[in-house]
Amino acid sequence: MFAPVSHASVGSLNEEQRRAATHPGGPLLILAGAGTGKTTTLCARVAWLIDQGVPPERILLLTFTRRAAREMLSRARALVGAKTSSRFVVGGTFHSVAYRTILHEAPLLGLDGVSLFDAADAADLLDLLREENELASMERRFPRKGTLLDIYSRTVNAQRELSEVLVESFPWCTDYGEEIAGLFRAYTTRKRELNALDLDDLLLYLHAAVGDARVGSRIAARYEHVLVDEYQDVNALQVEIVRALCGEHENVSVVGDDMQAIYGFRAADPAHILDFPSLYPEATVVKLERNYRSPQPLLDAGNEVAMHATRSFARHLTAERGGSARPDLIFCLDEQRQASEVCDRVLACREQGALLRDQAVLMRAGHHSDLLELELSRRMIPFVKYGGLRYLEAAHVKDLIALLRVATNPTDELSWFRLLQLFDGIGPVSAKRLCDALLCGKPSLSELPRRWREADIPAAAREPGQLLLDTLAASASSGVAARLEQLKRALAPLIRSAYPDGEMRLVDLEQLVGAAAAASSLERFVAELVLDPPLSSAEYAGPPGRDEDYLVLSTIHSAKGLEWEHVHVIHVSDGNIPADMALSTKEGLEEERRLLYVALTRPRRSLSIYVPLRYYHRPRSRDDAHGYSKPSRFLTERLQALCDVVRADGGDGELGPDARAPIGRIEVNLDRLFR
DNA sequence: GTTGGCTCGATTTTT
DNA sequence: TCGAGCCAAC
Repeated sequence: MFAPVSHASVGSLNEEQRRAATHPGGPLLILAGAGTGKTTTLCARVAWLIDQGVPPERILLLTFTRRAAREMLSRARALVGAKTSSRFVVGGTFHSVAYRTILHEAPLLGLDGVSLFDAADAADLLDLLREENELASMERRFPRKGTLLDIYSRTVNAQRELSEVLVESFPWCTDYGEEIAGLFRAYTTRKRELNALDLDDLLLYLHAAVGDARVGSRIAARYEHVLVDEYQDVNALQVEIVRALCGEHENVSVVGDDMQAIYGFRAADPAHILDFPSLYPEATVVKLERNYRSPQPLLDAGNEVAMHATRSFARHLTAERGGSARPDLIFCLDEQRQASEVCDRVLACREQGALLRDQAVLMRAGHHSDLLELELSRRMIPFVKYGGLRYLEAAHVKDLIALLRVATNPTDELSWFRLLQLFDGIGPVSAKRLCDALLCGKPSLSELPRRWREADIPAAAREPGQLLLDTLAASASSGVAARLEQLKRALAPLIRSAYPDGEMRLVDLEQLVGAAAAASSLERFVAELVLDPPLSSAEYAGPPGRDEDYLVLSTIHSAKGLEWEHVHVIHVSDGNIPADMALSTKEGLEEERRLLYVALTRPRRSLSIYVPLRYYHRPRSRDDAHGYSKPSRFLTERLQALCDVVRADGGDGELGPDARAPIGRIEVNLDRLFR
């Protein structure tokens, strides 16, 4: 009955895993602790289902983060790929699957020529409306665009009343409830006028589609089985989407660990995983507690953190792997010392045979690695950083994307507003005026050159603008690659004159243009870019060579579900983890605790926890420029007792009078001579 | 209206 | 430390 491939996969599972993987059908909840073979089990289940005769394309595999999606799909592909060559399991993040479905159903949803907004675009539009509605200059400070987007997103994803969300999560904004509500109404209206969808809209439209009496059942009928990873991080909208997708057959398998719920700020709620059995009364529950990742001494540290959680399933992970190395707890004099200590220890691991990419440095916030990145570059240790999206935020990249957007969606006013300001003599006011003149009545691309000729344009912008519009219109019939070549040529002079380092920026764009030229359509390319942004332009330079070795830097959020041989967790001090900003609520503190738990349960062999004792620029501190920090409150005495304590604080370890003495500004460092 | 210079202030996590 | 927003000069 079983094909050899799945013999190999199912056969190597433990009893609980096998029970989950070979669950015949109907709702299944897999409560999987960290490192208990969650992904393995889910992939084995996919293989098993295919063996049972389920066509791969009728299996839907949903994950939460892009990295998890990539990991899961590549593992599943490796497991079953050989026999299903071209057809494969449908899968990806909720958002990417939503986008594909929406595109498929676009006519029914009344969508045509969609622009997909990333978070920055959405914030910019909110900012624009904030100006228009004259909310920017209120007596008391009105929330800024980023905050507004957070509020909006949370309200939509939790499917709750704005007023409730404000009171609960943004109490300092409650005074402006009315204004914010009005602003959000304007925001949704404007998005519709612009033919734009933001990331939350993807879920909203999918939700609406699957809930629709006519389309819903047709979409749901595409899939026989729905599998969801990281179910502890779903929000109300996603719960309903999953429910609608498998309403008929209830062939839904979800995996999760409530102790690893870390997306509360996106309206995820671990209550959903706890409620799964009541939402699906027929549900089978399987618990995985045998940890195959870390040796017991490392697991003990994680268990100690988990023990203090106020609300979670009782769990105790036991190690299947041998090993007696305890975690190292490293007290560092300051951030600089922490950075050099990390480098030293990373290189030491490497001496002992570990590749750099078998090691990861994990942190609470993206900027926590700033100093470390400098030190790594100085010592010429290559690294890749996950968790930041700087590239798409670069002005020239946004310019190019705006151009690609108007090429496929000529009425995207926001993109025009941006592009027009690249011309000499056109600022915000003229740009707004020209947008109105050019776009009124939703003209097609081919009508725009004429409107430009008839409009009142600042002299310096007339010629170059004509050229750009002519190119846009004329290239519409060309293939993607040819069109891009023309658009790029038209954009180049604008970039050159708009930025002092324009030439460099143009070089930087080459890679992106090249990648776009290979895409099936510009619209599709921009959407992919928003859903799965590259870390840098270098990512397009070619597939990273197999022999390339680099250290991984990652936020804890982006590290979830992944593992490395050696893990270094930095900035484990109060204020960083738990983050100051999270402390206003009890749930906030609990989520920080789970975050540390996630970090501590990543390593396969060794775990190093770093605590800087002193900070030179403490954010938000009014007093002096530097201060002493306290080790994270999660580093309980019992936890410390489970670790080997290392002092890298330049003294005997105590913060005695010497350590408190001011540190001289003059530093003599000869390292650079000995590289 | 546009642009460049300057000061002030705020600072998480992801799709 | 860096970016956003304000103000003054072209």
